[in-house]
Amino acid sequence: MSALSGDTRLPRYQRLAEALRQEVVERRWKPGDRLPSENDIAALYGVATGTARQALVQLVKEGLLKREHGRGTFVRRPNFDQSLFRFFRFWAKDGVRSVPESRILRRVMAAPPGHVARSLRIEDGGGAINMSRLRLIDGEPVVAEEIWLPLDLMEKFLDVAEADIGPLLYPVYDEVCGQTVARAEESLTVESSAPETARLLRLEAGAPIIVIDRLARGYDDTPLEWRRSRGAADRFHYHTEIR
Amino acid sequence: MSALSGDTRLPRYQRLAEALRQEVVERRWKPGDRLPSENDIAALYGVATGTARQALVQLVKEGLLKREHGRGTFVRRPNFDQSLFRFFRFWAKDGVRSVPESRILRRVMAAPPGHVARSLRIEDGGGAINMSRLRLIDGEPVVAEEIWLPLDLMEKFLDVAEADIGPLLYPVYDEVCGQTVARAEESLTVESSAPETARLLRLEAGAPIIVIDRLARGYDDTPLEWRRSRGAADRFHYHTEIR
DNA sequence: TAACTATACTTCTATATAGAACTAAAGATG
DNA sequence: CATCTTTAGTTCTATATAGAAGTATAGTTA
Repeated sequence: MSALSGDTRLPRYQRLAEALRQEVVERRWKPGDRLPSENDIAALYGVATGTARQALVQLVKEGLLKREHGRGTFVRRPNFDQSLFRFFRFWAKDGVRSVPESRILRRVMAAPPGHVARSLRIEDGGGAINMSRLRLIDGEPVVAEEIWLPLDLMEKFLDVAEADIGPLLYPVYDEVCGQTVARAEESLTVESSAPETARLLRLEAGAPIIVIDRLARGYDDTPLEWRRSRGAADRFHYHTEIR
Repeated sequence: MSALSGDTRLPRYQRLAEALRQEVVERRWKPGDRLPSENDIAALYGVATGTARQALVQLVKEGLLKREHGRGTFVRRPNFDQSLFRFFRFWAKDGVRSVPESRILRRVMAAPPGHVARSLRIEDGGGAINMSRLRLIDGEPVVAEEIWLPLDLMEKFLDVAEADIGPLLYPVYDEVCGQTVARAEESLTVESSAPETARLLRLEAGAPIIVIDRLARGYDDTPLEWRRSRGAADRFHYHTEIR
């Protein structure tokens, strides 16, 4: 019977939603876990079943939870590390969209440039981890990535053996550092490739490239990763529905 | 007491939602109109108020309706003609994002090319309206558009005086042709500008440009407009949130 | 063993009811 | 006339209850 706190005069189902959100943020409920049933939650927090239901439905809409008829309610396992590739018409020769391989070129501690420090909310003098990756499909380089992580939250990432880092980084952040990437903002522009990038991607210098800046955040909006990806513009393709 | 039809064994609230959707599709309820209250709808269709509510909420989620506390439920007035410009960092010199002016260069009946005919579901030998527009901000050309409309649905558009066509086309389609654009799919790529496009946009020939193909559809998915827009890539900027 | 059955869980659908919160307009008051 | 009050409409919140429908497992039967 944990009474609902946050006692502003918000509707009860919203305060309940906030309480449940906190359970996930503070990792008492982890991705993949099953929550108590809606009846149990209602009893636990002292509200009617319908009210508990309304809170749960809202959190599903936010993408935090997932419900399955007859099975239960689960903490959603975020999964959009590879979603970068929705911007590109890259797929393997057999036509299947697979996760591309990746080759880590550099992984060091470093002082972040100003705009990265601001995005990641790193204090003056605070450290960061800097990484450079090349992603390949069928051995062909398609995207070059520059990645920055806040040192205080992600320090343990430096201890992971390179062999243990697969093409997907977010599961590693989750397991090693206890930080779950829940959402991200992305920003796309077109530029001319600098000589170094052109060499990495095997393009002519000055060829147009798509630059994607991404800021990944945790459940409570803490910035967890800043990433800049570059790929050949002639392979760029984005499809969306608007209403 | 219009009984719910579509008698598959779908849940009642979904069949009700479908019935209400039809009211909008068949223009008995027009954009801006207020619907009967949730109690009245429940009585009309012979369901409980909560069930009517559930149907209405779903249609709000789909973007078809809009509800206002204490005022009523309304058919949403779609409004994304200018949304093209979310892809570009174009705004007037005063910093305000305004709707750009537009200059119609051509408006004629013509036979559509194959891929357009397929997109618009135009039968062999079926006609189309072809239009070419240039859009400007502060007198500067920023986007060139090539537009195709299916003749059978949009014939009356040819009769509209050019002076009566503002920068926004969709309200004209709605008022003159009785066709409401409810949603659209867009597809973005990067290309090198052809000489003619470069001249229109005052770029060097071969400069990279963003090409946006859009297919606009009505409430019942009927294709209403095919549009290809071209703008300078160095002004391109797209921002999105993913989860 | 293999296939069916019963059972105990879960979420989902549907109903009914009561009052709060908000909006708009008609009516009363100064 | 201007301002406040009442009133009738709307959606929104919250509760309670009953049963349908889906899932997983333990138990039974052939």
